[in-house]
Order: sequence, then structure tokens, then C-alpha cells
Amino acid sequence: VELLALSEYVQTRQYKKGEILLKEGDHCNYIGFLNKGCFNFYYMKDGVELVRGFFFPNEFISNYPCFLLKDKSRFEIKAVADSSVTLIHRDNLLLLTKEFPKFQELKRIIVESLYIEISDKFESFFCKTAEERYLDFIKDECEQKKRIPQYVIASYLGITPEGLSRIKKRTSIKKIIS
Amino acid sequence: VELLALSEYVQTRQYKKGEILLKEGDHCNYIGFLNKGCFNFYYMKDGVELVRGFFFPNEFISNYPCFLLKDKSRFEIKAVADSSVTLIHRDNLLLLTKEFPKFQELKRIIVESLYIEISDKFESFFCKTAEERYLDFIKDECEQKKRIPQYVIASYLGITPEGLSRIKKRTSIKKIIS
DNA sequence: CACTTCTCTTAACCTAGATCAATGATTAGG
DNA sequence: CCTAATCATTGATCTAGGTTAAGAGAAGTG
Repeated sequence: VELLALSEYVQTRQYKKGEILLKEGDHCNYIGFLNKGCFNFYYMKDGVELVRGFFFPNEFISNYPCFLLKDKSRFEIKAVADSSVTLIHRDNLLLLTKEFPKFQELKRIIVESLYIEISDKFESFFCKTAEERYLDFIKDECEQKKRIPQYVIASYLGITPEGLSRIKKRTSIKKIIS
Repeated sequence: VELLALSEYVQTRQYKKGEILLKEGDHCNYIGFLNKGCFNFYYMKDGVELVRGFFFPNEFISNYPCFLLKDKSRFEIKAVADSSVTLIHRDNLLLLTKEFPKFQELKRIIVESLYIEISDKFESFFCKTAEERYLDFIKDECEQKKRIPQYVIASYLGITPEGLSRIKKRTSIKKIIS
């Protein structure tokens, strides 16, 4: 029953590689569920994209604090590959949660996972080297990750593409030795 | 009226410098409001305290996600100066929010401020040098901050005490030149 | 007060990663 | 299929901060 109701409140959209889902300074009125493809989010600093994270299939895409607070977003969300996203508007989510209290749970889960995610990332950034972060990143190398350009990964790891190149060389040498 | 009710649900405690308010692995059953003094929070990594932040007067002290989820805390909270804290137990906060819906607001404000705080810190750590972070830190140099030992500040900035020492020398030279 | 224990600073050396510049390797568009 | 643009790698040089070791202040304790 809930699924049926859900389908009336949502819409599915295709995004081409490079297309922007949420622009800096815009309001985040939708929450997306990523069916296929891959997005990243980053904020602009002196004209450079500082990548903070990725969205992979079966994850929720949004700037949740902005969604909740009706704030302006400080970061952007962009497709790094052709993608398919199911979107729900804030108003419709509100209607849904009123109709089906089950969806309340959903909201809590989203916030919690966000907080945990950022805490973990903070921790890894705080006490790991770029090399360790890289190894963590490629540990579960899914199909999506292989398609992310190196310079985007480098930014995500907090280093330059040149630095990442060197790390890759270094780690592949280490692999051969051991 | 609310204030009167409040006073029945809370207790005020004194903490000596070095005393621990929340230990790693413990449950966080209280939220504290810092009247006087200063706390820091950190997690242990290979026997070393990695400081992540401070609590100053008029701020709420807790591991809020743990407080909510009744989880075990991964970080500790310790007094870096003699302090006075007003504590409220989870159960009493629950009673209060039932009696006075006004306090619901309070909970939302705490989560929001936490999320914003960690986002900001992440951002500063991600794209600023230790020197910039240090200058940010001393910008509003209140009485409490002056009492925090250098090695604690260094840990907070993500560097060693030696590194901080160098930065201080460097910045003081820059000041004289300009 | 003297003594031990923390805390802070300094110096010498080392390493990770930045920056700059050049050159291959891919990819996309006509 | 070819050209242009983008992306990845490499080398040389540079810098911030780590590491180690030593010494100077402060501060708590008997």
C-alpha cells in the first residue's frame, strides 16, 4: 500500500555526466534516491572544486541540513556519470509522513547515517595519511568507483592528482615486493 | 514556570581539572550545560589523546548521538580547567519535553548546532593549513582559551606541540614585519 | 624551600605531499 | 578517422610539519 502511494509522490529523472543536481546557493527542496550512476558533492574554494564525498546507487542524495532548514546550500552535487535518480519534494515527503508514520523512521535514519558518515570521514582525515585513505577508498572497488576520474578521487582524498599518481606508483611497488 | 520545573529535574556538579565527565565505552545518559570552566573531547588512538574540540561556558556538553541512541561513546570528555556543570538525565529530559513541548525545540537546536559545528570543522581541516586554523582559533581569544595548555591546542589543530611552537614563532615574526 | 614532574621552546634532520613544467595517454567531437 | 581537449603520469624543486633530542621554564608536592 505504501509503495503505491509512494509512486504518486515521486518522479524519476535522468542526469547526464557533468549535470548539476544542486547548485551552490540554491535551496535543496528534494531528496533523491540514486538508482544508477554516481554523483559527487564538493564546495567551491577559490574556483576549485573541493570534493567531499560521493553518492553511490541505493543511497540518498541531498544536502539534508539544507533540506530540513530550507537553507541555501554551500556545496554542489554533480553527476560524475550518467545517472538515474528518484526525487521526492519536501512537501510530498511531509504529506507522506503524515499519512504513513512509517516514513518518520526514514528521516531519522537519514540524519543518523549522515552524522556517522561525516564523523568517520573527519576521523579518517584527522589521523590517516593520504595513502591510507586511498587504500581505504579502493578496498571495495565497485564498478562505479572505477569510472571516477583520478583528479576527482585526488580531491576527495585531499591531495593533488600528482600526489595520487605518486601514491599509486608507491603502493604498486610495495605490492610487488611483498 | 518552566524554570521552576527545570530546577527539579537537574543537578549541578563541580569538576576538577583533569576529571573525566564521559569515558570511552560508557553510555552518555546526561546532557550538561557548562556554567564555568572548560572541557575538551578527544578519542584515544594508540594511547594518544586526539583532541577534536572544546566546550566553553554556555554550551551544551554531551556526546549527543550516543545520548540519543543509547550507544557507547567512542570519545571522552575531560575538564581542562576547574568547572561547574548543570546536568540533566535522559529520563528527566523526556519527562520535561512531555510536560513542556517547548523543550522539544531544544533538542532540535542541539542536533543542528552539532551538525553545523562538525561540518565547519571538517571544512577548516580539509582546506586550511595548521597556521590558518591556529589564527582562527586565537581570533576570539577568551579567558578560557588562554588557560588551555599548548599541547592540547596543538592536538586540536592536528599538529604536534613542536609544530605549534614553530607556527607561533613564525606568526609573531610576521606581525612585527607588517 | 628544594625536587621532581610537566610543559614549552629550539634546533637538526626527515618525509609527505605541493607546485611547476613537460610529456604521454584517453576521450570526445567534427 | 583525425584533431583537440582533457586526463594521467613523471621529474625537479620546495615547504609544512613530523620526529628526535635537548634544554629552559613553570608548577605541583613533600
